[in-house]
Amino acid sequence: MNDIKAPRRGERVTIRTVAAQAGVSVAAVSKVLRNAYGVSDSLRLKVQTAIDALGYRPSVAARGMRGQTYMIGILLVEIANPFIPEVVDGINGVLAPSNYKALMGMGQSATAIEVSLIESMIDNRMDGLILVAPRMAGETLARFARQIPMVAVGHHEASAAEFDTVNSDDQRGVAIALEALHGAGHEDIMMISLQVEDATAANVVWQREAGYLAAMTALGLQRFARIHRLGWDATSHGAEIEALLAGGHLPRAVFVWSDLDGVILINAAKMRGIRVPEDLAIIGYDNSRVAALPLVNLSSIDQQGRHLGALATEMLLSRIGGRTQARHVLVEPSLVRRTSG
Amino acid sequence: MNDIKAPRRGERVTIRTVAAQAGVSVAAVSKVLRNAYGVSDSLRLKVQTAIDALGYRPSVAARGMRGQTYMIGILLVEIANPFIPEVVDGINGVLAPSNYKALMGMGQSATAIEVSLIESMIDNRMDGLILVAPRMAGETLARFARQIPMVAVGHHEASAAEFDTVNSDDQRGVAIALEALHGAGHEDIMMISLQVEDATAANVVWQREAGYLAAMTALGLQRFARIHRLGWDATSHGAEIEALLAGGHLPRAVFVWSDLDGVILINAAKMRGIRVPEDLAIIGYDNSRVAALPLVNLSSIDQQGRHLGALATEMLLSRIGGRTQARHVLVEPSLVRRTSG
DNA sequence: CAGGTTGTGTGGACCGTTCTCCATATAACG
DNA sequence: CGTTATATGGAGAACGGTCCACACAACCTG
Repeated sequence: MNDIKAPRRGERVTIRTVAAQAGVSVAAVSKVLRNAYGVSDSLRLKVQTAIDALGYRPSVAARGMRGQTYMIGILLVEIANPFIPEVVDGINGVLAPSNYKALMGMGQSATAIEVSLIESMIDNRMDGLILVAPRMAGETLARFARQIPMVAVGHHEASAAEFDTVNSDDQRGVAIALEALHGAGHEDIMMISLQVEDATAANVVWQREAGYLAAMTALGLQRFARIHRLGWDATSHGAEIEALLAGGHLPRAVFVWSDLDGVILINAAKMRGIRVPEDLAIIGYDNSRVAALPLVNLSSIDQQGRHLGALATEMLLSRIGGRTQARHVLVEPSLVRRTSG
Repeated sequence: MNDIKAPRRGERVTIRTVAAQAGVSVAAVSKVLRNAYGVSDSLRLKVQTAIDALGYRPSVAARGMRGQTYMIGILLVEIANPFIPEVVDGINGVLAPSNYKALMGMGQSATAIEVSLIESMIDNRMDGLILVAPRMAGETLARFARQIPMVAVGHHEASAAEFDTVNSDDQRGVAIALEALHGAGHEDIMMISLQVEDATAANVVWQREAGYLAAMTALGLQRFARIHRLGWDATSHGAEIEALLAGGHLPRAVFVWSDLDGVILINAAKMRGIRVPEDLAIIGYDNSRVAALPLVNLSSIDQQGRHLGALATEMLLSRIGGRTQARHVLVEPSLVRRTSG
């Protein structure tokens, strides 16, 4: 017989308490908890009854020492971008009916914090990680991926062997936007982009710039191609965009890397009495809630954040389930047409 | 001598590996890790050197079985409200220089999910919890608070003995808004509010409604007091607000419970050619980013989310440190005046 | 110089699970 | 009816830390 004793008063209810109450061994309870093989219906019933009666909950910490924790970590690089909440929604949608729970970390747009959060998640013995728009070097990601199953969303690195990636086809999205503007008769189409520290092909902004150049070329407009990059600090974007308008530096059509700045641009333009889209056609990216406001009414590329999140989660679960071959998927974006372009 | 053996190849580096490398006992390493009493400088140096050389990281899971995890959990009820990210910022600001790391859970506005996330955090043996605008019954909160140190932000329950609360003084905030409108000559001031399931005094929306009624009375305007509650589903707010405008149901001044709906109102009004504030004065709540857009320019009550988050974190740390007496603080809000009212 | 004090480091139990054998009972089979 | 599969449940060793009690040395103190 196992060392089962009645719980002293006020003691925490553990797997041993449950075993004693149900009159079975600790191992048997563990098997029921994990849906493991070799459990009869009668035993399962006895154990389940005891669990319910005692309100028992297994300790994740203890689980983590030997088996799975049924926890997955989500790393968010920031929270301001409207695309993020959608992805989280998609993740939670898939996770809800499963045994898994998700906890999130917020990277504050600082690589050091991101790294430390990932380490924390590994230290917590989480079963897997979903990184949303991580800024880290691919090499760093690969190192972590060797320690824990990992899927990256919004990080273009289709050659990564250690982890999976899920992305909207950013280049295609830009092409759709430019085709729409070209279809409306525009040829001189400028791009407003963003200065990023990690200007590598993995970066979403880089991909959009590349898509812009490729699409302009494909449309025979390469002579008009022009990219203006806003500074790293978002608080100054308003002033920068004002300066662009004041200096008359903008053509009649602009593609903006994100609604975050698209909204600022359309605002500033309308405040100056510039008619949109007659005097200035604008298309943004992310189809954010603000873009849909009647006063704003900004056309925008939708990248289906919810779908990306759901996909990433399914891939992570299959990876936790044993898959080791990397998978890289690209989702087709679409244009949500409003009045701005 | 302890049972120290050289690590077999490919093995995980544990506290035992470190102890062997440093030539000290496992307990000694543990002491250094926890900054515990009774460690000489020379020992600390030896251990730290070994830790750095091996790249050792303590397992949170193992720690959780006996001592602290140095993890705190943040429960967010939703992510759409602009007030939330600010609070998180405030929390992270205080936590950054400490040993503690935070992981967040997202409640998706569903009480059942909130409860399950809190349970998960407890199962993970986190050291403490910060709940942001929890919708749960005070009784439920109290039950959890008996298991883990807890601070609630945006939950008015100054009588709670088991946990601390940190709030903006919502009643005062509304009073400030109404005083401003009254000062501009308005007497017939309506409030646009929100239907909530948990319409108790703990709820922020309830507090704002109470503040509205109290302030109207204090200004001698109780005969004008009128509250319109928007439906639970946010997607229909646009249509509801349209209907209010179309039906001519609005007076010349409106206080809106949150910028989320304030922005919709000001948008709809401007689209109809209603001049703001000449024909319709509006003041919102939360001082969100969208409110500051030039086209929107919505006056709004600022509740200092960052400060609330920082305060809550300090209180949680002191509670983890041993305090058991509950504390309840109220922070003074302020009006950010723009052109809308 | 005997008897406290204080400061440091150690051994080993313990935390709450999972996991790997094992033992037993029952069924299937020739 | 003896032998072999198969299904079920149990024992006990991990897992990687923390904590408690204690040993030992060096330092006071009267």
